[in-house]
Amino acid sequence: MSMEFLWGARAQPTRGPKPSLTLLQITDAAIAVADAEGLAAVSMQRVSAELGFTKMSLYRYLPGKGELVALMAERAIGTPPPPNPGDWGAALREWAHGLLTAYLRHPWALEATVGPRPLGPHELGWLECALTALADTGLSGSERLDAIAVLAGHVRMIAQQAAAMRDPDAQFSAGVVAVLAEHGDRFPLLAATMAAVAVEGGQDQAFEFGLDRILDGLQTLIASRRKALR
Amino acid sequence: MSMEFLWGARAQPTRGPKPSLTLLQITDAAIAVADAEGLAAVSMQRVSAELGFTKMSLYRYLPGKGELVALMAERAIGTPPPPNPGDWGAALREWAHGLLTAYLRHPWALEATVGPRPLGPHELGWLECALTALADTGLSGSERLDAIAVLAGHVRMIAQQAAAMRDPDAQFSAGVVAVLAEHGDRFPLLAATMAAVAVEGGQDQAFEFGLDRILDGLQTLIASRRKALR
DNA sequence: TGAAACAGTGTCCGGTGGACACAATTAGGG
DNA sequence: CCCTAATTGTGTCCACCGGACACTGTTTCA
Repeated sequence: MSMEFLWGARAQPTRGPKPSLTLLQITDAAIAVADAEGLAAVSMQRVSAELGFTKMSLYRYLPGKGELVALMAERAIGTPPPPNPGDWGAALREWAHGLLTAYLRHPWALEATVGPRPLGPHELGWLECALTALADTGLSGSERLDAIAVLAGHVRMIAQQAAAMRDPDAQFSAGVVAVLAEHGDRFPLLAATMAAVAVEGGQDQAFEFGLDRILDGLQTLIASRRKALR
Repeated sequence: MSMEFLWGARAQPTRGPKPSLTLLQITDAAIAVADAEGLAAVSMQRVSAELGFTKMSLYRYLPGKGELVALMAERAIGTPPPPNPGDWGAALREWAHGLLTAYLRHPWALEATVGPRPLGPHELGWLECALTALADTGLSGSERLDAIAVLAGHVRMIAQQAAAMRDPDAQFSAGVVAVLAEHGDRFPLLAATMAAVAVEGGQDQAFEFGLDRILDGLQTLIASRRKALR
């Protein structure tokens, strides 16, 4: 998975037959497969068949599958929302919402962006966008990066949870409830909490809840920093 | 990946040859491989070879690879720290530290616990432990679960970051710096921030930073709830 | 009009998870 | 006491995966 591939301008050659495909076509076909059947269904075979070619032809456009997945992720994550000058809290809110929307639209993007990997332009664009929001907060450089990391981590966690809910089998709550029916005595608080949640209803506020807590915590820090400066 | 497998008491049969292996032996062998070479190196072939058997023999003990990974994850995550009555903040701090320690000790446990999956006893034990800490906070059931989710998400994000740093190739900062040297003009704030961080030094506070922010945010909410009750 | 560069195909390889039939082993019941 | 039934471990087979490589055809520049 070379870094140059995501960033380098691939100068098209002049000699030889015209390529029948485009990186964009290939990436879109792969994304279509992933949207419909998940990232596991994306194989060189499958993607090339979707385009009417053999799998080895794809290697004329891509060094390997890793680069394909990286391109898919870049395209899925898209471009960040326009900067919202002034209110850093509202800007980060919008940022987190946008990121979550992208992850919800392409749930496989979560799997495609785990672990050490070369970062693409879009991904750095999101980073830059969040840094713009934090520009006038008085935080240090590493604090800003850490704050963004916390937010991004929350967004990813929520997106994972949402994907788990969408999955027909292995329903989280159903599975836990079934287990608690048998071994509830080993987890009394959990059993009580699940029962309480079932009565309360409206438990889809997880994203906003965490977002509020994190932004509140940041607000506390930023306020104290500003007071110290004065 | 059946739920019963992680929870059910597998009654041993009486007739037939004595089994040469144990689920525990198999799991430990797989964990040893994963610790040394990552989760990708864990295959039925590899694990069985490590034990001196053929791969198909493992299927006498496990329905499939999914169950093996689930057992590995359960064993890697271990048991939660003892409850710390009184101070919910300190208890959650300890909880998060313990979880992070487990993830740092077995980095592959991150990959092994993504996506919808049956939750094992240990995993529910950690949940129960965190709920114990939140028992007297006046939060609602879903709020407690959401708070735990935010914390767990932060721990996982930090562990992922640490694993990415450990990885010799695809060094995050090095790769970003290299890209910024070329395209820094497209990401001015990011370039400036990276430069500032390099001067500041000591950027390993990401975990504590996020933990502080989240706990601060929770503190704000809990205080307001208590004031409202009074 | 070559010759060089490039596109797409076919074949092969080692690896994966897993189904299935089989021989070997063991314990319980007649 | 022995035989039958249950269970273990093995060997073979399959489909699929990512990828290396040689090859044929096509296109364009010198």
